[in-house]
Amino acid sequence: MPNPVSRPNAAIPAALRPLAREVRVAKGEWVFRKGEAVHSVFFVLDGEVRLSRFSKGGGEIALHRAGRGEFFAEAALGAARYHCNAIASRDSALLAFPAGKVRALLGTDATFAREWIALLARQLQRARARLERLALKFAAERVVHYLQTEGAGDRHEVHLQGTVKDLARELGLTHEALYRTLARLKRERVVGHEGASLFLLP
Amino acid sequence: MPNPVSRPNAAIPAALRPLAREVRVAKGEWVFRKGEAVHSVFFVLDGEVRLSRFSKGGGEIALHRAGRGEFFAEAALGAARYHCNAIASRDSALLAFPAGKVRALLGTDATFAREWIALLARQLQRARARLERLALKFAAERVVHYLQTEGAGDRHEVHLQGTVKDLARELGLTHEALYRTLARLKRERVVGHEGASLFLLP
DNA sequence: AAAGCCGTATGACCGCAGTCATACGGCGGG
DNA sequence: CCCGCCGTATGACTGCGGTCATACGGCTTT
Repeated sequence: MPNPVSRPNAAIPAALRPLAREVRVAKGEWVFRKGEAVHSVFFVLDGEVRLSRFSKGGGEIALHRAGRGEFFAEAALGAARYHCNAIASRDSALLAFPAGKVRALLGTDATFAREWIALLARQLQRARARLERLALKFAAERVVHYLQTEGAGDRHEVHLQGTVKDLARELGLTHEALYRTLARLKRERVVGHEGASLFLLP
Repeated sequence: MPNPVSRPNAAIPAALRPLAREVRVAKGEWVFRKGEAVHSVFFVLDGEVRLSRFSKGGGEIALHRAGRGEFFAEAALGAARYHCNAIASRDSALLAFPAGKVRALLGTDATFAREWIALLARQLQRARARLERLALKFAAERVVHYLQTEGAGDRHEVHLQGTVKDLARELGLTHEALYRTLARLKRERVVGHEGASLFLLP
């Protein structure tokens, strides 16, 4: 089992924290199943959970991969039953928030409601930016778009949280393609890197 | 100027409707600019609005393309200033909702707050499914994923709202690639179509 | 009525990223 | 301690989708 580090839970609204129950799931284990009565909303402390449905042919249709620091099944708050399956892609540590209590809190705690709305809106914003990024054809364009939108400061600097392979999946590329693209962009003085930091060169 | 048809505004919470002011913008016109004080949240009745930033090199970094029936700048509710530019990609008809009034409504009208949260959560859900779709390599896989996730009923039927070219952009493909893929999938009896309807064959 | 635009549709060619192979270094477990 | 796994890194080849070209029909505009 992984050990959560570097506080990914900073993003969790304060009012929600006392409701959390930590859940550990092994790779391949189910978190919930489609059709099951909604009991919780989740947050990924560490690992990854795959949300999916199964087609008649038996193929798995991926709807989302929730990684570290992300909530998932937020829409379950407005539903009686889960609309998809949640399966751990790796050994994972999650926080489960009872849906009933969260719903109640949304009705009584105006500050929390505002925070929750802001959180959803921010996530939506980022998801849309990622959509535009994935629509770009060239790997180099995606890297630059990523730095332009996610990077901080004047140099659009990004501190890589995970591995380069993780970044490759975020960008919808194979790791080989990303390694090659980064090597070329460095050669051409488009991006620079220092340790785990990646940034645009002027 | 386009004429809104087929009620895309069914998705707008009832409490919000009285606040709407209709705005028409010509292609290329600005809806708001980055840094400007937030005044409104928007909804697209018809047309398309491009949200973007400009890089130092002058290139436009696309963050989102809001189409018919979509809200945009929802995150502006939690901000003092717009974080990006909004420019009409085509002649468009929008609804503008004063941010201050919407914020007030969120505090006073619990039903509306619940609806707004559900609306954001649903949009997030769809955006994530689209992300997984764009990460698929083959055009055929994207078409099938689209039908599996967006299609209704046992056949996973989708009534195409716009043109095939619109669908191509939704799927992150050129229209030529989509025409070819659809032709092949029809030949291979994977998908069928009747008029504007597209569905999976068993 | 003619002209022009747009969506639909298909063919030819090319280039980029995917795939497969290979190598190396660090880290953890047996 | 050594082995194996994983992340990093790069090369060679292939194939899919992008690009460009072309054609046709319906609709609007002049």
